[in-house]
Amino acid sequence: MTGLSRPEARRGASMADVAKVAGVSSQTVSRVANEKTNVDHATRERVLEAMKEVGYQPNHAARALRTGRFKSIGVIVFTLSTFGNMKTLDAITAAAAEVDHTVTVIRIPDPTRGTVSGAYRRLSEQAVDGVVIIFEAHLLDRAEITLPTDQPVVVVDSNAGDGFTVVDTDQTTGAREATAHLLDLGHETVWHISGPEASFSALHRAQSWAATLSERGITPPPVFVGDWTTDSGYRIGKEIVARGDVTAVFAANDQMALGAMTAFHEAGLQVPGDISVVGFDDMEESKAFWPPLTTVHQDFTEVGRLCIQSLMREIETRTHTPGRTLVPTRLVVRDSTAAPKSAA
Amino acid sequence: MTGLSRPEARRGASMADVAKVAGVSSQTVSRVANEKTNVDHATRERVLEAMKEVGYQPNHAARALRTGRFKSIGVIVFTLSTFGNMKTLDAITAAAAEVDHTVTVIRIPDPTRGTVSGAYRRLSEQAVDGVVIIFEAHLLDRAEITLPTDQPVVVVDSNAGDGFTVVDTDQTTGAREATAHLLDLGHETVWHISGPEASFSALHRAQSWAATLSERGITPPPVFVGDWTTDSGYRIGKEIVARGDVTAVFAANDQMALGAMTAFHEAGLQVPGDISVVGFDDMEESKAFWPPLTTVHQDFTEVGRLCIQSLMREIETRTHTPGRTLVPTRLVVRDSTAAPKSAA
DNA sequence: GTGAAAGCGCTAACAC
DNA sequence: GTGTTAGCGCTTTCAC
Repeated sequence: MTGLSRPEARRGASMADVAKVAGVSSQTVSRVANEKTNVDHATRERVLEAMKEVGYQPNHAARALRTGRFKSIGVIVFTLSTFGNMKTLDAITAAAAEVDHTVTVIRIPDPTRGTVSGAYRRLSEQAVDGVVIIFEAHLLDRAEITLPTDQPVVVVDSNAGDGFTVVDTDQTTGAREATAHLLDLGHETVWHISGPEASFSALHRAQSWAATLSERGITPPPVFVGDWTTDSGYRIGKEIVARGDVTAVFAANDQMALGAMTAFHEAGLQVPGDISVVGFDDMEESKAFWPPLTTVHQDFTEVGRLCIQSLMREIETRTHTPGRTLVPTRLVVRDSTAAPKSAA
Repeated sequence: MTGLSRPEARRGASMADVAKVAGVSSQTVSRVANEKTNVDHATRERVLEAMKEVGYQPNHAARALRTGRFKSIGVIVFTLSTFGNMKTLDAITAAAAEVDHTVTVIRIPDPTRGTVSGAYRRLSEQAVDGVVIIFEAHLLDRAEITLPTDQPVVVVDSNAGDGFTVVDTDQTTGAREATAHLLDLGHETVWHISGPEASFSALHRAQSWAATLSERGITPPPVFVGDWTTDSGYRIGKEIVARGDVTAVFAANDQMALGAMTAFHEAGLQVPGDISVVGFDDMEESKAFWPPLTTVHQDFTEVGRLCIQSLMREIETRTHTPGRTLVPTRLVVRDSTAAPKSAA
């Protein structure tokens, strides 16, 4: 069990150093480093050897200064602690690696006025070739956020203005299917545990839920507003228990669904016997909740992949082609939903 | 609902452009940009105005080339999909933002030979001022991974060699407490669901579990080897049910514990009535599992904070001070553990 | 196939 | 308090 090894420390030999050792011009070293073809085989070998000897390491800054390309893409995100953001970032990172780019994350701690623009500006100071903004933004601040450059930008948020390239999951259809599923099972109405009011994803899901009810002539009951956390779901679950008249709940994410189920269990209610629950996200754990959770699956990997694809196209062609790509969701029916007792 | 706004696109005015408009030297512009004090108030105002007029944006590459500092720290990670890695990255990102640094993530897709070194080398090409390596590495490859520069490095992995600055949670104590808790409850022995063999965290936890049993004169039963996923926990849970003689299980993470509990439920076993379960991690969701999971809490936020703190010190002082910092864990007792029936 | 010269945008060092 | 000079390490251009 050796652990890591650490060879002789040497700092940044330059092309000039290599050139001296190999007895060529630094230009030739550059050609070898960039795998250009017009270098004699013997010369190339000599240069390669010299590189090894002096411990050459390319200097990104110099290269970037010269070429104007950083081979890095920026990701602006408000939190990594939600399942969706984490998954999306993971996918973006993987997709970026495929095209030989790194990912620079800037996490905006508290999306209050000023902070956002400031942090964004900092990132946009050309240390990256393009930016993905994963929005879970507060309504108030959005109007303030301006994108100060002509840098390629992709926004993960189906509510960004028309000037943007947008990638998102099809939240509307997902929420509709979830609600319809419960209604089709025979529930008279469906209650909703939403995400925070400031979140556009939350808004979308809530709107779609309400619309689905309305279309069937059902007046949507009041919304329980959570904050995505298991804790908020638990707290709301207790309120729902206290009401006593709820048979079907659609939670805007799996974590709140989980919290609510815990409150139901504690109150001695059976899921789905006494009350049906649907989530949104389809976390890895959701299939192992008790009972296994019926939920709306989101394909975050695809979202990440499409972000990078769009971004790279904009970067390479230097064109800006606004447009909206919606990644389909699908309802995964498991064991947390059933017909209401009255209908059974 | 306006969405984002996008002002007139303009690309990269330089300091020279600003200088021309403001009627000063570009050096003065630099001074203003860097908030040096020795600039006349009126001049500063003029420069600021000119910056706005021409749409000045600093060029990171040029600055980095000149100063040798990137204001970015690199994070090498094998996956973002585990709870711990994600949390740690989140904390690192937050801590880095505090000291005005961005975080460049490089995700090594498949830690096979060559890939690791290659990816590491790519990152280490001086686009960052220091590196955090979050290790969940395969044994085989570790020997191959060398750190080719004298760049500041912090490793999150209590098994890195002595030449490194190491930050990690105290896995040994955590696993010991978990095992002892079960034993103290009266269980005759404790079975273990481990993480993948290639993982050092998994190895630590398994070793500590075995040692705790041995110290009490108990021969450790065979280990069930999982892969951190809920699915593997579920699969192993079914094996455990089939054995019929297990009363206490310590899983190396919460997700596997969750999967196992699902298998137990399906088999009609009561947790903790028939079988007690302890996890490791203390995910946000764990308190809402059914039953709420007894588990070992890890303070990932602290780990991330310490990583950045150590790294910044090394960067700023240009010294390398190897050392090992262990962040304490603590056992959180909830409802998934109880005395065995025989003892009750 | 190879080299010499120029310059990307910035800041450190020194002049005034 | 401000300007001038030089050069970070690289690549582009143009010679040869």
